[in-house]
Amino acid sequence: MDSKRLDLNLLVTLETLLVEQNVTKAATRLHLSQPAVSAQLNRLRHEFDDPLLIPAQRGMTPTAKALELLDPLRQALDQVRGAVARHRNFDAAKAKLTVAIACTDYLQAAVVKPLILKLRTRAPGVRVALRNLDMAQLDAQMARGDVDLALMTPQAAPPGLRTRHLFDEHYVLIGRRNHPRLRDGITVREFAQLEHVIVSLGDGGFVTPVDDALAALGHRRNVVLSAASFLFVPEIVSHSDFVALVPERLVRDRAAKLKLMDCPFPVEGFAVGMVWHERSHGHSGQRWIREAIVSLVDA
DNA sequence: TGTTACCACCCTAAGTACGT
DNA sequence: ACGTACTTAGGGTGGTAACA
Repeated sequence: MDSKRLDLNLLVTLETLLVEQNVTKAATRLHLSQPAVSAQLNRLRHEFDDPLLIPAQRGMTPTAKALELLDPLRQALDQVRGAVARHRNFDAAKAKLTVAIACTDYLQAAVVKPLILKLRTRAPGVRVALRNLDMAQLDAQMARGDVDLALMTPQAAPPGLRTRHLFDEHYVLIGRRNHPRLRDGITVREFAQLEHVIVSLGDGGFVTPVDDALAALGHRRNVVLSAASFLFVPEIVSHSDFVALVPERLVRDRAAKLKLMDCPFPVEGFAVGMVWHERSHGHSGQRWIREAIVSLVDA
């Protein structure tokens, strides 16, 4: 390979091809036609003296040499992107930027909602694309650039991603405003006798760590609804005699419509943080967004 | 089970735009 | 004028679904 002749743009194409493993999709991502990317792939094959990607049943399969290239190539390109982005000042008032954020609906309400309101006044050209948090796909989504930032428990982040702690969350017990059995000083027994709503995002199960804590105290609660959405819980609770343990920031601004109480026994909370990929670490706009989120949760 | 139609994907060929 | 890299057009291959 002659580095004096090598078109470095080809390396961006190679990185995209190796991530997508599909010439058509890579072409779409690169804003080129499929034949143009096919031609670039041929030049890359010539430069590296290797097929790099072999046609498969669906898309292309990378050769061993191509797989060997992916990590160092990605690191090198991320360094270049970071170096360029660091020297480009981010003017929030004028910048055009779309940031893709993945999180649960609880964090959409607790973090993204105030972020959006802040952006409208401070950075009107910045748009947010919300994505569902898919832990199995997160690493690949971030590598592809489909997700820029995830809001989640930092301990659950895939290895290799950057994390920053935002806040520690705790649970509160909620019921409708005039719930006849909710009063300060509720006992564990009374708690267990209520009809509970829980959130189970994955399997729709009816057991959470709270049930283990209750069992240790010799009690068992009656879970009548396993919800797939946090936001649905205050809604159903305010129209029934059901109760629920929910993250405090989910209902902080609904105190007028709900009865909020401390849980009658200790329930472990959880940490919330930001997770992002090395590729967006040095990007001045992405950094501005991350700092904006930090200042929001600290406020 | 074999045939057919359709779709996804990649390739080559030919024409075009642009810089030197 | 020439070289490079793009686009559109069109063809080949292989998988899948519908149907007799």
